[in-house]
This record gives sequence, C-alpha cells and structure tokens, in this order.
Amino acid sequence: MQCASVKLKFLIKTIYNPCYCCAWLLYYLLKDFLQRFRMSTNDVRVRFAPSPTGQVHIGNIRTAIFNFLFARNQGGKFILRVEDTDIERSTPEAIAKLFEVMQWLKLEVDEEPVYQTSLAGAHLEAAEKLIAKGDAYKFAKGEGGEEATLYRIPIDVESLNFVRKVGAQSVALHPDKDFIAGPEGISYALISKKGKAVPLEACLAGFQNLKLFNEDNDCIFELVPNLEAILSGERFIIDAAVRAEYDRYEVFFDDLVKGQLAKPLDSMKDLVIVRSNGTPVFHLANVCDDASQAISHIIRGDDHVENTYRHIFLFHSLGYDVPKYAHLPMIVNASGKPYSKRDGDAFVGDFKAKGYIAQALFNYLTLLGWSPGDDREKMSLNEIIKAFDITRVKSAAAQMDMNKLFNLNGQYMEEMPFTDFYSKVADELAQYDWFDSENTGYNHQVAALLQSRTKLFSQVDAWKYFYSNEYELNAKLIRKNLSRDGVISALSALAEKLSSPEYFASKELLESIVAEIGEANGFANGKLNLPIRLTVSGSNSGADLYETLLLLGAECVSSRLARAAGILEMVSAE
RNA sequence: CACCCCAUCGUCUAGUUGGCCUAGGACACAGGGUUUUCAUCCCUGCAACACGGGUUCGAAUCCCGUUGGGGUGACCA
Repeated sequence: MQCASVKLKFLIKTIYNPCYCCAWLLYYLLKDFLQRFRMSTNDVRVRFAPSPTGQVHIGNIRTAIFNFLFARNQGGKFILRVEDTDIERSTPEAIAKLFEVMQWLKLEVDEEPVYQTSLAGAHLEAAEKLIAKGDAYKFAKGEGGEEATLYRIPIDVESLNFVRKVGAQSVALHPDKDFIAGPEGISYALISKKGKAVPLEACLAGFQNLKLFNEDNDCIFELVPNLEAILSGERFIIDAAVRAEYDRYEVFFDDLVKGQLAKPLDSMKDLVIVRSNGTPVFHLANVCDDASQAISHIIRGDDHVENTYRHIFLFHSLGYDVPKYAHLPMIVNASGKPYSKRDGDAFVGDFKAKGYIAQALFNYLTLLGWSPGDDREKMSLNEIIKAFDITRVKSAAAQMDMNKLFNLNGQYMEEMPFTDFYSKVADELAQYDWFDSENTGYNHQVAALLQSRTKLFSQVDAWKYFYSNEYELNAKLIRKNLSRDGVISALSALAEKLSSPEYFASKELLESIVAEIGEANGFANGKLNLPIRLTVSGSNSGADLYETLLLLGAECVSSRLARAAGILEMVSAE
C-alpha cells in the first residue's frame, strides 16, 4: 500500500511537473479516496480458533469476545474455526457446548464455521512445498527414530523485512562442551556466572557469519564456507573453541496491544511441523488455515507470542502476507495465578449455571484488560462496539473480580424487562419442589416484588417462604429478636387480629393495624417490623414488609405469626 | 537454566506526545444519613504509582539496574 502510494506520488509529480502544488493536492485527494475505498471494501477478517476439548474456558471466551468486538468495530468478518484435529480429546459434546456458549453470549459468526480436520490435506501439501523449496527437512532425533519434518528458520535473512541486524556478538564458550554445527542447527554451551556449562541449542540462522576461536585466538571454524556441506547433511564438531563471534539478528513485529516485540534468532530453534507419525503440528496447521481463510488480524492469548516469531517465518516461506497480531493478556485467578481446572468459575458454563446474565458477563469480560478511556463501565453492546479499540487493551494480566461481576449483574437484572426476568426466574424456580408453576398470577406478583433486589438468578432459592411453611430460619436473629419481652405476645395478638382478611385490603390499612397492635403492646412504631419479618420469612432481609404480608395473605400470615412461640422454641433448642 | 513479556489502591482500571496528578473512577470494605422494615439512594472515609539509580527546571509517564510475576523452550494447542 505504502509502496503504491509512493509510486502514485511519483507518477503524478512527473505528469504535473510544472505545478507541484496541484500534484500534492491531487495526491492527497487520491490517497484519501483510496483509503475510503479500502474502508468500504473492508478486508478485516478475524477468527476465534478454539480446540473443543471439554468446557469453554473463561479466558478463551474473552478472546472470542475481543475478536468479535474488533470485527464489529472495523466492519470486518468474525469467523469461527474449530481446531478439532486432536481426535482423542475433541468431542461432539464439546463442540455443542462451544456453540451453546457462543449463542448464549450472542457471539454471532459471519461465515459458516470451519472445521480444521476438513483442511488437513492442505497442511501436508504445505509441508511438501516447504521441503521442495528447501525450507524444511526431515530429521530423526536420537537413534532409530522415525523422521519428523522440521521447518528451518531461513538462513538468508537479509531480504526479510521482519528480520533486522542487532549487532556483532562475541561470547565465551564453555571449553568442556563441543560446539556442534549440523543440518538441524547448532548446539553449544555458554559459561554461567558460577562457571558451569549452560547448554544451548539454536537454529543455523541465529549465527550469521559465525567464527569460532581457540585459546590462542586463532579462527578455527567459519560457518559460511561450510554452510553448503552442513545443509547437505555434514556435521561439524569443534572441541577447542572458547569464543564465538557472529552477527546477531532478530525477528520483530508490531503487536497491536504490546507494541513492538522482538526475539533474537540465536534463541530460536527449528521447529517440528509434521510429526514422525505423519500428522501436521499446530504451527503448520494454524498458519495454513489463517492464510487460506485470509485472516487479516490474529487476536489471541498472550501465551502465543513465542509462537508468533516462528509463524511469521512460516507465513513468509509459504508465500503469504504476514497478518497483524494482537496478543491479549491472560486472565488469572483470585491468587494471581493462571486459571486451572481446580479453581472453579473457570468455565463459561459455571457462570451461566449460577444465574449470571449473558450481557453482564459479556460486559464484565470486556472490562478485563480494556476500558473505553472514560468512566463508562456498564455499556450496551453498541456502545462497546463503537468504543472498542484493540490498541487500548492493557498488556498486563487481569484478575477476575467476582464482586464486581456480581454488582454489574445486579445492574442488568434491575433494568431487565419484567417479562424476561419472569421467564428466567420461572425456569430457575422450576427445579424446586416447593415451587408451584401453575399459580402464575401469584408467581408474577412475587417476581415483581423481588426483581429489584435480585442480583443473581440463583438467589431465587431464598423465595421459598412465599411458597412453603418449611422455609429456612435464621436461628441467631430469631433467638435475639423474638425473645425480647412482650414480642411473642404482641405477635400472637397480631396473629389473632390479622386472621380476618379484611385488613389485607391495602398496605396502608395493614400498616395501621400493625402500628395499633404494637402500640397496645408497648412497641413504638416500626419496632415490630423485624420480629414480624423473621417470623413469616425466617430472614431479616427481603422485600418491603407490608407488600410481602399482603402477598402472603391473611391465612398464611396469621398462622405463621401464631406459631412464633413455637419457632422461637425450635431455634432455641438447636 | 536460556529467551520473551509484564508491573498504579485488596480487585478492575484512568493516566499513554513528561508538568492540568497533593494520582481520578468503579467494585469491595468501614462509618454516617434518607426510608416505620428490606432493598435502593446520598455523603464521608480507607487505600496504589514494586524497589534503586539516572535524564530533566520538573517523571506514574523516558533510560538503566534489581526484585517479583507470567509465557515459551523439537513432535500439546
């Protein structure tokens, strides 16, 4: 693109030589037009490429979310590639789970999902192509083993625009260990601070213009003149070398979130691309698929940065453009360590099961490692898409904060349309035998009363007292509050009075009755509220007391209040 | 062990072209207020630039080092 622009500029300049001003103006207008054109025929394509081996991990789905957001923000395509080549571990159940989770979070893909197994033929073809080009070779490690196919990091690096020279290196070699140069690379040993040998291996490309010297400072080996022999299989073993001199080069790329990243070639090794059993390795498959699917931006976890240095070479050797990369920081557990299966709450399914709202989890995950730059936190999907900027993603790992997720979920819960809320709640309640799904009118009233104080769907287990007399009792609070002088007798008096339904005509009437009875028994206004609540619900928290009583009805309230003494006795006996 | 990466309140983060930062917001926590009760809401408080050098008139922001953490290291993805 840049090259084209320069050519264009030159062309226009030569045509309009007499008038540079016009040329410049025209150039900028054209450039602008080209940019707009490119925007409209967007070629941004990103993919989410999970291995379906069991549950969907929370960190994994975050990667999917960021890919999705990037695609939507850029007007590009979001693609799902199921990397199911691990036949042992990939199961149909896991794939179904993956779809379920993505659907739940509304991560809509723009093309039919692609299964990597269907692409496997191309991987081996690519390997053959690399061997034919001389960029890959067969090698068996150890004695008598089967040969695997290894990709050779290109030794001719000068023409590579993603490799640069860092400088001349001069390192001391450990005298006890041989310096070996063979077709599969170089093996040698450095000297540690304590004088011990530090064995190392690297690719041939890492040692440009290598020269080895002995104790007398005589050059005893040079790589370049022997390169041809080495590549055709010869192995040089130099035992008296004490120093190596070479030009160090490094691969580099601009990561959209981490900035420019680089790695010296002398710390890289040739890599296996086809196993000795003939199956392609992840690196090859991944690169081939990203190329064949024309992926423009690879957005993936932090744990892949090391792979990126190698994949860049593979893309190039296979004759493809290198895509742009963005490496997302990992999500860590409460103790700051990487999530493991044992941690709990590591899978998306756990959150769904606990009654979190998909949008809330989505919104929360979005805020892990990213922020819009202002103080907005609770945002609609459209707001997030509009604000999303991959370069604003942080490069440090983030911890899940269950409190904050819980709080955010509560906010979503509160503003959820009642009908949506009710249907979820009814589903959740269906699992309890005390729930009466037939009684829809009553159920609606209960749900309406409790919606604003529900932060998680699983909390509906506390609604039992609306349906059954066998509700949980907070023993400690009941002991404390019902044992006070006069409380039981006041509750009995109230029970008697409230046995007639006429007082349940309105909230106000009910309040006045309670106040009246309370006063008659020596309780100031409001002092009876907690004892009443504890008696009829077993808990000190809930909805507005009088609305609750109204819903429960005269018969229920009266009978529960009447057994206050029994309840107190029961919890005291414990 | 080698290489790569990261480092602001307990947690998520704002801060990114050095001065509007005696470091802002949110969650959590503590205290107070409104509400006869529950919840909501409001106010206040607590609390961080990992450490040590350097550059500079001035650094959370740039450079170096240390420490700590993470990733990767020939046939997992």
